[in-house]
Amino acid sequence: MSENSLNISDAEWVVMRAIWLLGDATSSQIVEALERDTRWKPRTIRTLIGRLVKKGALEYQEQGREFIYRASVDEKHCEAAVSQHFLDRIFGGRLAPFIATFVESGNYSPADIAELKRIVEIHSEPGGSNDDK
Amino acid sequence: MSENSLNISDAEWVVMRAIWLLGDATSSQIVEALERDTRWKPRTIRTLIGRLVKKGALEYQEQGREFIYRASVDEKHCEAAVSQHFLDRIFGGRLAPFIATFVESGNYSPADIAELKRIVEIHSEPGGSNDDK
DNA sequence: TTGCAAGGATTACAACTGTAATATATAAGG
DNA sequence: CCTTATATATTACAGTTGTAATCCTTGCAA
Repeated sequence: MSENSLNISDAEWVVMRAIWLLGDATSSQIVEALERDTRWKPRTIRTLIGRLVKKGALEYQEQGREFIYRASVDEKHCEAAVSQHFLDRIFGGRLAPFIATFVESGNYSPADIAELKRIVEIHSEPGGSNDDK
Repeated sequence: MSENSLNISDAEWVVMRAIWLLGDATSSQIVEALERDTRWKPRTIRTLIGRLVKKGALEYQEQGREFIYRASVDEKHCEAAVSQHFLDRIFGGRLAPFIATFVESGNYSPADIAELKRIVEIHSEPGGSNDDK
């Protein structure tokens, strides 16, 4: 129902994550933050910002001669959406095969197992789960 | 180590999954299989097959005037590679945040939970884990 | 007041993608 | 043998993406 048809590319995701971290920020602040993490030229970063605005992932308000940018989409929501899209693409939409693939390939940490365990426990408590939605 | 720099697009993944299912197959067989699942024209499917060959994801041998195609990359291996790439992109490479996101968004089924439980149990047996890498 | 630095807008450009159509070769059928 | 159906190869074409450079505007410094 919620229209999550934002198509954010790899490079754009890097920018979004910076902005989700920064909250409101000018392009200069975004550039500054990203020059630490990437090797992109400022121009490149500004291009990506512009594309994200056009896509509706960012909004801005003019502040003097600069713009203050802000994410107009929720981080968790976007993560969930792209995760679901990924699972659909690769694993027919199911979570378990994805996890199994990881486990089989040994690509996981004890923290991951702990997280899994936590999830399973939440949903194993008789009558105590919050999944009554 | 293993060079998994294959960049398989969304549409190409659909073709790969068909071929992984079919094993060795002519393009006609692949087309036939995919016309059930998609709305692509046969031409489109053959184009995708050609691109996958060029990318090295498929190999073939001539059989009369047809080609017999076969995946030249392992399904599980590819799944693991794209999964890792996905986690890198969106969750800084870590599995646990991905899982947490899923749980928070409620985007999973009871079958997933059952499968996760099984996985956790396998890896929670005291002294029985194989994560001593 | 005037030129410059800095920000935003426009343009660049090749590779990849989705989605095919057209061209070419050839085996099989009549 | 010639036509036809079919398979592969080549070409198409616009939208996306990565990665910027150039152009335009304007507030600020000199």
